Amino acid sequence: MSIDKVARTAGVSTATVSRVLNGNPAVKPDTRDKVLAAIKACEYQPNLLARQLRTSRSRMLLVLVSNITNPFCARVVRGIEEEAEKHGYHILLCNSESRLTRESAYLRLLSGKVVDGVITMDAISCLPGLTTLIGDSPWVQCGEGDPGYRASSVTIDNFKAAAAAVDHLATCGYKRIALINGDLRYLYSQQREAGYRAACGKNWQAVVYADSLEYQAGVQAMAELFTLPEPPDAVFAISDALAGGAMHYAHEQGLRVPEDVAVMGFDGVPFGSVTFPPLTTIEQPMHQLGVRSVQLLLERIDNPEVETVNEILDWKLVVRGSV
Amino acid sequence: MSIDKVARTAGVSTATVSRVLNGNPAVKPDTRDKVLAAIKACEYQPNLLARQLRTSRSRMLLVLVSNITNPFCARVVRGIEEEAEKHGYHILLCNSESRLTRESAYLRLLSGKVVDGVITMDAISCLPGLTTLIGDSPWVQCGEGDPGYRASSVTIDNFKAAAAAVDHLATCGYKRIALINGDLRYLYSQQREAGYRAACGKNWQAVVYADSLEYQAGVQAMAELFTLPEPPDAVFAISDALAGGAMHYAHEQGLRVPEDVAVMGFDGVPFGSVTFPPLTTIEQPMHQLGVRSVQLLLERIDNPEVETVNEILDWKLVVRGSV
DNA sequence: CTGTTAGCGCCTTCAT
DNA sequence: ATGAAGGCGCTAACAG
Repeated sequence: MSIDKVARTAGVSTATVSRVLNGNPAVKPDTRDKVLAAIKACEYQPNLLARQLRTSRSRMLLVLVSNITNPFCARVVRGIEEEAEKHGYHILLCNSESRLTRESAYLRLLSGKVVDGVITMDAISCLPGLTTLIGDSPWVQCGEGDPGYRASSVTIDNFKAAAAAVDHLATCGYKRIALINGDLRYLYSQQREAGYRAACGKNWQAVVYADSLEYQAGVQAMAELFTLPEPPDAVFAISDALAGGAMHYAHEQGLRVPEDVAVMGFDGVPFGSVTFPPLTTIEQPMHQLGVRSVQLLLERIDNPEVETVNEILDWKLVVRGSV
Repeated sequence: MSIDKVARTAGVSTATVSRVLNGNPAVKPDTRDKVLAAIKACEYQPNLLARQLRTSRSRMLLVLVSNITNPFCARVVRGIEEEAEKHGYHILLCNSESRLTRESAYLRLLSGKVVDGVITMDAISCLPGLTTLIGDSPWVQCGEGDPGYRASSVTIDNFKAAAAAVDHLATCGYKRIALINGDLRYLYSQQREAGYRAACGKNWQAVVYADSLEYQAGVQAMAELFTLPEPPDAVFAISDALAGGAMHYAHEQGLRVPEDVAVMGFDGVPFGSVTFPPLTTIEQPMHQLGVRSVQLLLERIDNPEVETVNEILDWKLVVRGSV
């Protein structure tokens, strides 16, 4: 089942078989047919490992995510996978759960030549140990861009998007706008908070930090907000799931959304359109985020000399019923 | 940066370096230290590809999922990844979107020796093209077990679980119990429907098929059910998300759950506990499903002669508020 | 157009 | 305890 058995049964050299395998046009049609027949006869399956070793190209991309369950991530990954497939690449998906041991284990595949490059969607940049592990392998950060690193990035302008969300709330007449934020180690969390604060200016502010980006955490965060002596009349949550949780709490308390309290989300995941009421949110171009990440990474792989770029994609304010 | 540079700077042979790398005890401590120092000095990173080729073991497992967004899958995958990590294995996750081209592309990595085995969570068994691609590589089906194939499987008893769900509904006094099913190409869909029909016996029956296992599809399916001349007073949905969608529709129509219509789910994903009301459901041992799949697969990889096993795990009826 | 040859980087007998 | 040598399966010059 190795290439030279095929060569022998076809009566040619291994080089010729290899040429046929790789679609090299410089092969006489007759011999090509002979080889093809031999391949079929031997039920030959190329050993990709050997090919990868020889060409020092695995055509595999590592994708590091903290939590695949997050629908935002899932959609970005879909974009990544689709674009990678177009270029004949495969995806090695690592669901790190933000565990260092796991991340570093996967990152070792980079130096080990098992993958040609890496796309990170986690806050890698604040883990010095990991960045040294990446060394100067092709790397792009997706959805989280720290220009301080030797990596390209594809993101939206989180500051402006957050500010726009607050502006929209203010335009609708809300005065006491609170923020439900997530883990501040993420640059995007910092940026969105900065955008929130800038847009609020000297007006009323309240920020609360959720344990995760998920629904349940949103319920708790909202509860916390409503222990304040003067609770908010509008809430801007940093993820749609968080916003969903916030509405859940509001309903539990008998508050109407948006009459008693407005709720605004972030991300634009499908879930937002099935909540009661449907969620007004900032939509990120999830698919495109993934697609561009792959394109940038592939450019880098093909030519390590190309400069790193920090690409900013457009977001969109989607008005539904919750504001 | 290859092994023989290390060997030269340490003044030993490549064999010795290899021994140190692999923790072979038959190395004098002194020489071992020398080698270790050389490794550090050279910033040596072993080429995993070469090692894999030489040992014909990649320590990578392919996991084929139709849709990672599905929280049931995500949780199983988490179990898979955790167990794999324990044994020094990595996961190559393929989100196939049930697209044949993508599945076959990934499966080619199996014959190409890039992965040592595969865990499928998709209805692979009804795609003859794919099963031949798998050939007789180590394979276990997870959550979906077709004993007709040369693969082990880890599942629950879908027939009994579905029947128990219906029995519970009947015990609570509901008479007109409908089923929201999914894609019948999946064996579990067939089995759950069979369980439903068996438990209903000669009583009222109505089955409707949703386009996917997701929320939105549940809304539609429920709507369809309520076009019936005599709509159901209870609904058993084949996934929790579907059940959530069903409740959504009920609320829209001003129906109370469970007073006007009871709703029961399947899977036991976290989402079910945040719905209004919280979902009564059949809980699958998601984590364990993943863990056992890996264990079975690894046994198979270590010893291809072991017999295939069809393992059945326990499920649990979780009563919350929707029934 | 096709064959010969030389590795890719590593592990692993077989000697010593 | 260590070294020498062969080869995993493939591709890529270089000849012819």
